[in-house]
Amino acid sequence: MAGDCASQLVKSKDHVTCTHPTIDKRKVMAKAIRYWLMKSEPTTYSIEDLSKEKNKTTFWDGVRNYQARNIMRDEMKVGDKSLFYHSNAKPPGVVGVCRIVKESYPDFSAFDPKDKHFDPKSRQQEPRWFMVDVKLEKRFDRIVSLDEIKQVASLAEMVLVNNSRLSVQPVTKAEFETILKLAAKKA
DNA sequence: GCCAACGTTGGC
DNA sequence: GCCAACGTTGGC
Repeated sequence: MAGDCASQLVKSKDHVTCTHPTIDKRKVMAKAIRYWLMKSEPTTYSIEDLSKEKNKTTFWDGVRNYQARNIMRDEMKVGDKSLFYHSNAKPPGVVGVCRIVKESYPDFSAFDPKDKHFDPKSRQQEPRWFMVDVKLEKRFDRIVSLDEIKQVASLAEMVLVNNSRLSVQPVTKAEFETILKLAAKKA
């Protein structure tokens, strides 16, 4: 029946109305997407690397911080968008946007003794670390540098600016859109 | 390469 | 549960 309904969905900005005769008038509120920022050192894994992946998609492995893990494990949903940030780069900054395409599952790199991010405390039956899959959606024409971000008053509350160490962090919709606008500006 | 800020570990 | 020692992150 869901399929039936799907063919008759009426979409508006904030909700989806199903016009199926037996369950009409029922509004299914569309879950609002959320925004994030994920860091990667380009010498380890860059946006260039992501652009070359099959389907421009990869798994975000190697996160070994509980706060960052909790975000990936509990909060990131398919459809959410994330800024791709190059840390330890010259200059550090946001270089593009990706989308969450798979929700959390165990980070198997923790199970591999040969892996740099091996963690003997993470067991197959009781995984400690989780990851999501991301797909590259947009590569900026220019880098929106940390320096530039710090100069924008409306971005002063970004986690990036205030807790610079967290490698997976929330971003407000307004912050996200501001960064996109900066990226679209002529250099 | 330095180092400040933060997170983790483990003895007590 | 405290906290000193140590390890990591990441800008500079």
